Amino acid sequence: MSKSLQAIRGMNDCLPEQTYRWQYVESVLREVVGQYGYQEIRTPIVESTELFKRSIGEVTDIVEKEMYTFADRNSDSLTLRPEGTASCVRAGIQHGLLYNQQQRLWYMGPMFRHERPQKGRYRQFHQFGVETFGIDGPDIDAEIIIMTARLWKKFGIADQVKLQLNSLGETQAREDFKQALVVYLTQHKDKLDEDSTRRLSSNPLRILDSKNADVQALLNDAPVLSDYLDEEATKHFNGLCERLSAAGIEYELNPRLVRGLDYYNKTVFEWVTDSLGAQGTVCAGGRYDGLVAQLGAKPTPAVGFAMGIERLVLLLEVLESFEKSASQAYVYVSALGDDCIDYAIEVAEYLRDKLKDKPILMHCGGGNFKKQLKRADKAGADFAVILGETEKDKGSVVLKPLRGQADQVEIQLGELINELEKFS
RNA sequence: GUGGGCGUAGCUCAGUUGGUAGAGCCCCGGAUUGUGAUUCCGGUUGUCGUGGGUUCAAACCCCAUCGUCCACCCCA
Repeated sequence: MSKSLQAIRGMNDCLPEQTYRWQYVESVLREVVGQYGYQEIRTPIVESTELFKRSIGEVTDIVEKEMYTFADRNSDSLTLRPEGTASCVRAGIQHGLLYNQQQRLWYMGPMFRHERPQKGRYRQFHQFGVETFGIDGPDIDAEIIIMTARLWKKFGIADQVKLQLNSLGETQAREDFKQALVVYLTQHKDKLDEDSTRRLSSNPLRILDSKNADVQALLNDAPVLSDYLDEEATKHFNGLCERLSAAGIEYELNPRLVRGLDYYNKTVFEWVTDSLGAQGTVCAGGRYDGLVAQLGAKPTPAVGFAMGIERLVLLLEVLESFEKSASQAYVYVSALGDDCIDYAIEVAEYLRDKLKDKPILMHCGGGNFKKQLKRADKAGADFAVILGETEKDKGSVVLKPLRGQADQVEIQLGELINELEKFS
């Protein structure tokens, strides 16, 4: 095999045996958000680099080292979208969707981040996301979380994912807390590992979700974010917790849950699993009331989430939750000899007219009946329709059941549908 | 960006202390010239990732490089 022609590292082909799983996942996602009255929005995969710098945050890893950024022919700086929220907000502002209105939107599609690939993490990956605008109470936070819970139930993985909740408060609270945290951690600098020491100046909040056990132990006596929340944020968060409890949604308060993107405030949540190795977050989101204003429009409350479709598919595979794939054919039409191919096509088209939702596979490429029936079997067909000169002359077909004990029968073409129905 | 594992047929993988490149699946043909799945017989798989080095001799040892997987990091 030639080594020079292969997919770009971290960007995967989705082959037929995999696409049916994706289609299933996508159809369930569409169905459930539809039940909640959410509408789809589709935005371009490429945006101006500026959009992501201003929304995600200049000093985040995503913007600093993971974006696919390139110069357009007129030397504008463009970027393959690393996430979906920024584009939604941009489109919403651009088309006046957010001005004094409520919106419940969803999107699905590829995102791009130049990371080292590993299980559940790819350079082109796919997210399904929901964004709501113009609703400020905890009701809507609860709604989208309840919606995700319905999804897990629908996928049969409700007991494999756990909800973690936290509130980041408003900017001021977070700044105050950040300062206190830095002061505390600086006092114990000798106990920090290399990564945490680096984050102390770049992104102190992320030290909270360090995987280092010593660092986690140190954090037990560190300042707690919830102590810094103002009254409004606390009330909002309590309201959310009450609504979730009332709805029977289990959650775990995780005061160390933070977000990698700068635009979040107040509510943040993650659905996590321990079945996927290092990439345990299947779905994550939160409130970002400041982003719309940050991108130049009137301040508009917003809350949303995104889930990684690869991770979801992986999780369903781990748990063997997928049904067997549908067979490629219901009826396989085989024809012996060039002279009856026209007749075979006529029969196949007739079947497609009558059986609208069943795949009818027409044998192409010649070969004897042995070979053709072999193909029929391999395609998983329930029936073979066998045609030769004899049948063509009589206007008949031979119907051979491939899955049961029944014998094949020769009948007129007009009786074929009735005959097939006897088996269903 | 850092670390570790793995690269042999289309796929899954064997390959002993360095001594002619193997199996199963798949595919093709036949037993059965108009009948699959089962059975039997026969057949094709190849830059051993790539480039160097050591050696009489390298899939095997050494170096480099690329790819891939997992983990760190990051995050959905």
